[in-house]
Amino acid sequence: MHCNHYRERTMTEQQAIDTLKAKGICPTRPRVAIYKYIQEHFTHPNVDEVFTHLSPEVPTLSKTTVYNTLRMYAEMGLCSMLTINERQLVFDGNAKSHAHFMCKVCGRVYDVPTADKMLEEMHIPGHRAEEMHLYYRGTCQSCLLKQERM
Amino acid sequence: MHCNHYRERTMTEQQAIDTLKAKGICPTRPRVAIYKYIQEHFTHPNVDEVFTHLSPEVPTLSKTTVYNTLRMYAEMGLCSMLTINERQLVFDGNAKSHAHFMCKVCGRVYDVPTADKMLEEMHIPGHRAEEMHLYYRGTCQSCLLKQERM
DNA sequence: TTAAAAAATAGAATCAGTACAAATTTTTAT
DNA sequence: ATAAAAATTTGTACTGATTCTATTTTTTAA
Repeated sequence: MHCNHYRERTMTEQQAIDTLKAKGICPTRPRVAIYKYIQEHFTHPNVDEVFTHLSPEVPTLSKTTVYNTLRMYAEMGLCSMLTINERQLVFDGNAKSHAHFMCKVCGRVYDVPTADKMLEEMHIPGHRAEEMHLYYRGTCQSCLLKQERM
Repeated sequence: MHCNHYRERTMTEQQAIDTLKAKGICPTRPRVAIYKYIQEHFTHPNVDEVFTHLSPEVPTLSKTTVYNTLRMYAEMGLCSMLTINERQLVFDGNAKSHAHFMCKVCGRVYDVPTADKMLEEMHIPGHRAEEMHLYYRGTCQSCLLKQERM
């Protein structure tokens, strides 16, 4: 029951292409690179981070494309788009609803495992709920330890 | 078990002043008006709405003051600040953690009663959680009905 | 191969939110 | 009550994330 520590997972180019195709998305170079990136990095990157990391590899990449592509992925269920940070959107390659923790000190966003039960309690009489987001904000372990040392 | 329908609650000027004083906040004219407004209107207003509604009554009011004051209230536990709308912050006079539903069609934000049990599950080993936010997004009852009619 | 459609790009525009310094109001101490 | 100090408010300018628009490139289909 502990939170993610920026583990990484590798994904081959072919796997990325196959997933996009299966969703009916034309696997262009920027799209494959962006999908691969968010699947391999669990740091909950914002658009700028994705853009900066991929620029060397896809030199013609534009930030607009990163915005458009990530938004499309979120709408199609290939990733999730979080509004946990009040200043900017961040993305998570894991599209399954799960809780997040944002540290107000360092700004990092962590995954928090959630009882599945909670996710199923999504029925709200009258309305039709399509997404659920559970966010915590506070001070992360790493920042708590730093504070203690001072 | 239904959601809020923009019910209103009245609060006297004196009640607002007393609450602010109890928190050690100097009850100036803008502050009292802003506090009273968010306690009386359960529409989850953004800064612009608060500003626009209070301008006639407090003609010298500035938007900066609304921003600063609402942020201070949120930090001091006198209201909550929600990032449920990806475009702007909205505020809720009810500072107690409870779930919210945002309609993607009309943009309205509704309160959703939550099992208290869920709110107590706030312990995340290692980290120190200070806030919890549970958001749903989808289509609200009113917009569903409109769609059916078409 | 070529025309049409789809995707990507660059740069401008937008707009919520913040920083800051000046002006005003409130509080404090005499 | 009054002057000085502190706190608050204000307006303007600024920042920076996101979106818009027009153009270029790539892909698709005939």
